[in-house]
Amino acid sequence: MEREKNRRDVTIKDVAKRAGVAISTVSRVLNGLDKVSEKTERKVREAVAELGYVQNALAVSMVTGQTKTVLMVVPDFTNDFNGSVIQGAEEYLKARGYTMLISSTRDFKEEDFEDLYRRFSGLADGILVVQGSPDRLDHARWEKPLVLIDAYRPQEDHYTIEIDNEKGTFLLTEELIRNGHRRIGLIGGISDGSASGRRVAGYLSAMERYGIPVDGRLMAPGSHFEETGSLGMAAFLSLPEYIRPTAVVAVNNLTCIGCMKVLAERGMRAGREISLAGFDDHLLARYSVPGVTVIRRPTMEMGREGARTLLTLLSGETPERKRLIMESRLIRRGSVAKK
Amino acid sequence: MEREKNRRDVTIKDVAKRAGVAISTVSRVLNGLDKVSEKTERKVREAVAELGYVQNALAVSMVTGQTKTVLMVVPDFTNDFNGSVIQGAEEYLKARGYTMLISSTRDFKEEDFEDLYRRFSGLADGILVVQGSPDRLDHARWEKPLVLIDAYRPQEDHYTIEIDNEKGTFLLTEELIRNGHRRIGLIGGISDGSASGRRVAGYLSAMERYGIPVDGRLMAPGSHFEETGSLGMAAFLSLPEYIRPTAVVAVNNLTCIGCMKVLAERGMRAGREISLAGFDDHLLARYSVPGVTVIRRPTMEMGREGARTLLTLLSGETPERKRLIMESRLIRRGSVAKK
DNA sequence: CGTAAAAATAAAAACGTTTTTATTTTTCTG
DNA sequence: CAGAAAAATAAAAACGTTTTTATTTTTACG
Repeated sequence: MEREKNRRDVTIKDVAKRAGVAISTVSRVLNGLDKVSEKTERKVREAVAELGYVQNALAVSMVTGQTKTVLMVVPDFTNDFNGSVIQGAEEYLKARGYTMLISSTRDFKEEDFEDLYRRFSGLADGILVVQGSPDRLDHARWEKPLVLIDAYRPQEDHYTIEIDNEKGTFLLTEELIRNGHRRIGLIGGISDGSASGRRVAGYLSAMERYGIPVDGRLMAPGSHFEETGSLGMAAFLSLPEYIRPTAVVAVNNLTCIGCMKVLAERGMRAGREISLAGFDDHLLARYSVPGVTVIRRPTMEMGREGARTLLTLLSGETPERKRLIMESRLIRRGSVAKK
Repeated sequence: MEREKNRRDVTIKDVAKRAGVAISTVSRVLNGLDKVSEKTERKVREAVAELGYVQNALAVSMVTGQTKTVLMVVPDFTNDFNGSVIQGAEEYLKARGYTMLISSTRDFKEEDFEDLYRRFSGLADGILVVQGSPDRLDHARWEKPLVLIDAYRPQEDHYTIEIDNEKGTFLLTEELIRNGHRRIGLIGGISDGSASGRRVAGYLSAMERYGIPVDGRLMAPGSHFEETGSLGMAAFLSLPEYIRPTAVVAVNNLTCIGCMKVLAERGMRAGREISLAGFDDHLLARYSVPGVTVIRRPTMEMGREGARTLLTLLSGETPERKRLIMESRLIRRGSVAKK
């Protein structure tokens, strides 16, 4: 180990001295600005190489006013939907010289936003938020470009990357109906103005479309957590047989997992004792036996499109549309049985 | 929307003017340095509140020389092990006023490190790397504190957060043996000096301990990817019955998932046609029917301890030990059947 | 009440860049 | 070859802080 202790980083000043030119000349070479002779450029590049000079990004940001950094906020990192969105965004950003800051904020209430503002406003040029139900973003102080992924904003007060959530649960419910089910339970979802509310709406409209009366006992609303799924499924299973749903729609990946957990614990299987259809093509839906019928969203692409929209905004242009609705599709698997 | 366009952020200068004091006084108040009268302090705090002043982190970093930011590098974000580690680290860092930059780098070769150095050296105070087999870190130029999570470094040239990988596969293999299996396959793993190599070693030493000859045909080495698992399992299943393993150890979560995928495709089940034991307590291991016997690592805690070690280093102290070996344990489930 | 010491505040330098403006050098034209 | 225009380079200001040093104000004491 021969590195010197406390060695100061080599600065543009050192490069300038080594090359025998002014600081500004080095800067112009580095930034590819014209008006510098070939000879000077060569001298500078040599000095840079010899000294192993690397720009101090902080100083650059100070003077240019942009950090070339994007903040990504997700509810948590253990949910594979978020992981996949992050992956898509990060690849896109990295390829364009952007850096990604990250923070997890489960609920994203207004005070959380204030906190984020405090901690990150100076560090990032824009923010990418993954949240189905961001709470009153309206009053937030964040003044930089913001893109919401997975949020539902019919008022179009923000740029959003979405899918048609209502259509999603509609298709799932319809799939169950077409397989002969009529007592169809809904697990999870909150009937507010959020993305979650749209999913509930999709269930209701499918039931209505096919003329099946909705039974309040077959709706187990709740947040998009695993526990909502397991509690909901357990409750359904303990209903008397003539009420008990023969099929269930889970409103997102976690609630679907919660359902499967309860089934597993009781030695039951989706598609045998009860049919199940859910949202997001997670590991368990894909590889359990039988697989689970789900709506697959283009998760990585959602991250990528979010990043793309944000960079468009950062470049000063205006994206084509406020709401980008991406395609998702129904994947049929054995968890839905004929009734 | 009444926010002014192009409004300059409010700076410490504005606060000073408003409070009728010098910039340095404002700074001292904000940083809790003494030598400022109560009256002055109140004036300053009022001005800060009225103006909604927020420190420019960039400028602070410029002068203090620390960014209060940590860079986390993971192979990818879709692997739930990484997600969980990130979660653990992020919570710990956030609580201590640190910010997290993130980047994914699948292989982490030396040139990747050079690239990371270019992009991040000025932005982060330290780096947290999640990588079982980081390639020749020795020559890297990164001069700031570095902590490796999930890496095996017997030479103790870096701070690491590990588990006893050898013991892990030893226990899995032993569990299979105790259930009467003797033809036990190993899927994935590379016999080099990495964490992966330790897992292979654990399998071998269990076989030796119980006096079971190792059959090369029952080893399907490879990287820790899903495909390694599915190819390996497919190969095993096509062996003639008298050679075919009755049980399989998968070397990590992805290879285990790959195995399960193949079984699912063929209508087979772990614990019925073939026994399976794997690493990491992922979704599929936990909730598929039957569940999969695995070694559960304390993933969040590994992230947290990595962050803790890094902050210790950043504070100028020396962590107790170079290698922190964390406890993991065997979770028995139905995927292992008696032979 | 004068003065020294202590306390409080202010001024200025520094961090490492980019960018604007100023100066020097080179090239071209008559 | 003089002089102007063009090209190349240099100097200096600016970004928003912290921190060191200098100055002013207050306090305490003989």
